[in-house]
Amino acid sequence: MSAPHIAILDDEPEIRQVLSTALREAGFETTSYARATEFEAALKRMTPDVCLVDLGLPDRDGLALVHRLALESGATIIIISGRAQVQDRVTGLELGADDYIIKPFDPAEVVARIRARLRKPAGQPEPRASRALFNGWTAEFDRYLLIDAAGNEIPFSHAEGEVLRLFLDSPKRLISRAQMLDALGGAAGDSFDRAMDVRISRLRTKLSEDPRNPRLIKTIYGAGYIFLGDVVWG
Amino acid sequence: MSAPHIAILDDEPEIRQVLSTALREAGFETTSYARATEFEAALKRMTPDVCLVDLGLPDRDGLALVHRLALESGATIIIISGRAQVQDRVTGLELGADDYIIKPFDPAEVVARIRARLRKPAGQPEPRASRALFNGWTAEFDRYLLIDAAGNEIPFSHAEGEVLRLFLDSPKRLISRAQMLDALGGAAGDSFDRAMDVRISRLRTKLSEDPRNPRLIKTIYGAGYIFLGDVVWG
DNA sequence: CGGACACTGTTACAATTCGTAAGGATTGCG
DNA sequence: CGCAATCCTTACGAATTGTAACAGTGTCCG
Repeated sequence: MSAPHIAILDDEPEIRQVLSTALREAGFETTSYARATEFEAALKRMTPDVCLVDLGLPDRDGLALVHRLALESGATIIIISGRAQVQDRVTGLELGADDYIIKPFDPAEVVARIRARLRKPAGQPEPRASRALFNGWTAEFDRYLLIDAAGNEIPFSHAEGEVLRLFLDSPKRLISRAQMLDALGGAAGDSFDRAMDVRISRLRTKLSEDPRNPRLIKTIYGAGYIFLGDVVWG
Repeated sequence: MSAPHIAILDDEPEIRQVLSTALREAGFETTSYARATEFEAALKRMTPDVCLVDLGLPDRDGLALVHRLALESGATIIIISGRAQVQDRVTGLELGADDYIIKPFDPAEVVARIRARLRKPAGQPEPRASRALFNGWTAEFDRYLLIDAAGNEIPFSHAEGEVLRLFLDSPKRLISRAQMLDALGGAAGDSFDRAMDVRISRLRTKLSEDPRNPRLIKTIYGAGYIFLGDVVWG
């Protein structure tokens, strides 16, 4: 098995022609079909790596075909369609298509998208452990816990964790208020500014900061905050 | 089912806002960055499952960043760009991007494309193992039994098993409430929300969790649940 | 057929979290 | 010093979540 095999399913001869030529030039093997029935018969004999399917087929509902393909075969499925509405694209993708290309298309892009698809198999997310050490403290983001030098466990909430994470990501660097606001998904408005203050306040309390003389989270008047502390991730 | 982590890199606050909101509603975790430098600092400690990258960044060449990302991280990379020329798209994809979305975009399509990307590789549902070990416990799904470190057998019901399985399938990942309702076939918003709580509550009791300080099933207020514990299937 | 029993959803109320408002404290500047 | 802008903190209420108690359903066995 050398060259990946691309199956083309489209009722317009011209399109089959264009795609087939471009793909062969790019080094793929191709076979094309004008009708779903033909295509399905062929599937019994071979399994293509990628199926390019036109939704506007005369002899069958394209979406249903895509759905069945997605369930039954392991092939990559790319829809090519004249229907350009967002809703069409979303349903196509949700029914199992891996990509959705709109007509009129450029063969070069089709090639590029197929290459991108074949390059990397879909990745399964790995569980990531994350903990940081700084100045006698340990922050365990998995467990939402702060652990002090004596080993006491102090829980922190999700909102507090977002702030803490931001600080630990860029220690000893000025973090502007604006930066903070969008890291926390909040719109820069009036009242959300105060919410930030409160989050920081609560975090300071948990870090047993002296309000008069904060050692870790320092306020830069009119500019933002800076997190002092030597952070080691591990 | 887990809560994949999506990193957003875009210099326009509005776009970060829109994407972040849409993705969180879809059950993903998100973090956003306005500058490449911020983003790169964050990458030192975490690996997102998907990176949404705007090419028009002020502080760095977006394409170079994409290329480096593609080489160094296993993450899925999706370019979001105002440059709509075919040539731009082809270059982006060839430099290692997995998808290329043109501005203006519809958030629903972005969600659909990310979902399509993260979908499991092979078509068939994996033959599930029927037993899992975690933190001194054994869960036997065939026999609907939990076995503790001392060997005591504690039966669990089908509904409890569904929840437990969900947790054991993605340990140390945030599982949003929406995902859970989805997996358990319940409509959100209604009183089924409470039913889920009850299932989890009962499961916690069987795992002899301290309500004040749960070690295994942790609640993230406003976000979902996370199962801590080192899971081995076998 | 009837009753004990387990399972599960529902309801009601307690506990937690988090944004908002309000007032006090701090900083910068003249 | 006085004043305005900025920031901190406390308190409160709305929303979210936990859990106990109850009710409906189905199953098993005599």
